[in-house]
Formats: sequence, C-alpha cells, structure tokens
Amino acid sequence: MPELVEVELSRRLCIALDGRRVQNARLVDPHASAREPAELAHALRGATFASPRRRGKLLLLDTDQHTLGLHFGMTGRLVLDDEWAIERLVYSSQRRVDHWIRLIVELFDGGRLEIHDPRRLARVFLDPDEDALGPDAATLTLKQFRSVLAGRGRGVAVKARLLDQARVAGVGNLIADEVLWRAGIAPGRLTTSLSDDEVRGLHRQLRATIGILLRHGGSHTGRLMGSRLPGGLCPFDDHPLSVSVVGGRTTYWCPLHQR
DNA sequence: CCGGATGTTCACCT
DNA sequence: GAGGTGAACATCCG
Repeated sequence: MPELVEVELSRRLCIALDGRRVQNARLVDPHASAREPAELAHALRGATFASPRRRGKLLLLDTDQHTLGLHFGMTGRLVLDDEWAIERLVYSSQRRVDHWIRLIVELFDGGRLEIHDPRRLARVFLDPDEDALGPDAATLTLKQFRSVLAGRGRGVAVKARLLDQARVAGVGNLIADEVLWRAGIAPGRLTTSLSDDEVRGLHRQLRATIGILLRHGGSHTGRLMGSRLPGGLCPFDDHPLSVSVVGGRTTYWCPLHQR
C-alpha cells in the first residue's frame, strides 16, 4: 500500500497491537528483508508492541526491544487478525494468495500480523533509520515546506521534489498529481519559480488533500483519479489532460488551469 | 502478447 | 555534486 494515506490506515489498524506480545516472527520470504529470518525472529520473540507510529510511507511498530519497520512498496498490504488494513488497492490484486504472504508475526494471544505482497516490493526492517526520511507530509508546517522547496541552482520540477522522500515523506505519485491539480500548479514548474502565494497554496492543498483522502479511504479516492487514463478530461474545466513524465513517474495534469 | 502499474535503488549520463 | 533517465525487482491486469 503505497502512499502515506494507506500506511496511516494501516497504522490505525495496528493500534490494536498495543500491549500484545510476539510469540514468533516468520520472514516467509527472506527477500523481503536484509535481515536473516532467524535474526528477525530472535529480535521479535517475546517482545511487546507499543503504540504504532508512522513516518511517510514507513510504518513503525515499536516494541519494548526493537522497532519493526514496514514498507509496503507498491502492492504490499497489512493484515492484522484477518482484517485487511485497506479494502482495495489499485494496481495490486484483491485476491488472497498464500504464497504472497511475506511476513507473519504470531502473537501469544492467537492473533497474527501479516504482510501480503504479490510483487515482492515490500520491505521489512529492524530499527530502521527514520531520519533518512524528511518530515511527514501530513503534519508538515509551512516553514518546513519552504525548506522542502528550497534549493540551490536552477531548482527542480516541483513534482519531483514532492516525491523526494528525503525532503518530505509520504507523498506518492497519486497524491502528488492530486495536490498539484488542486493547487493549480503545473507539475514541471521549477521549485525556484514558485511565488510565495503559490508555495502557501500548495502547502495548504497538500495538508487538505491528505485529510480528504484519509477520510475517503485511500490515495485512489482523489477527484483526479477517474481521469487518469488516455483521453481523460480535467474534472475542473473539462480540458483534455496532458500526460507526461515528471520525476520519473507518469503524470496527469491540466494544462489549462495548472500553470 | 504487450505495456504499464500508489515504490525504491542503483548504475550511468549530463 | 545535483538532477535526470532507465532498468531492475516480480507479478498482476486490461
């Protein structure tokens, strides 16, 4: 589950983990972690979970011993006690297939935490380096946002900067397009070219959009989402959307109202 | 069959 | 050194 919104929904589900104790941790797919399965199991056995945290797209499950870091890649999903953190994940599969389970954490009370991931892009960390990530996009202040955009030289495409997890954590491709669309800013605009009003507007839309997507239940619930296909029209003014690559990702935007 | 996909990383250019 | 590009990862889906 890709972006901040899905990870936050997963975090909320994991509040139910608080106070529960690990019986065993099975890294079913060793490929999912740089750690050895035995090392992971040893670090987690007997540990008691505390309140779950999140930074950007990284879910942080603290225990009284180590912190279990979960990153879901593009298609990973969290399942706790047979409850799926998110019901629908675009670009992933809705099916449940046993061999897509990459990690199983069994609890003494009979519950279990699982990571399901068809594409094997999800990653499991032990005591991850949280500070490699920028401040979380959901709680980013205007002051922090200004420094996210700040930079020397010519500047970079504003969308590329929004996607730079080391500068601001949590914004993925869908959220980036949705926010820029709502803010009326073209994705390729250089960071150095943004006026103060535009910076303020973009910051406001970033915070507001994340709140809306959270309430609606996912990154795919934005107003632009339905038009992200060839021939799509801007839901705002019905102008044909442009499709380009910005920051290495497919980008849908309205050349009429995004300037 | 082919191309593309809510992500990250790395090699290789400019 | 900063940015950009493309490939790789592995698999599903239209």
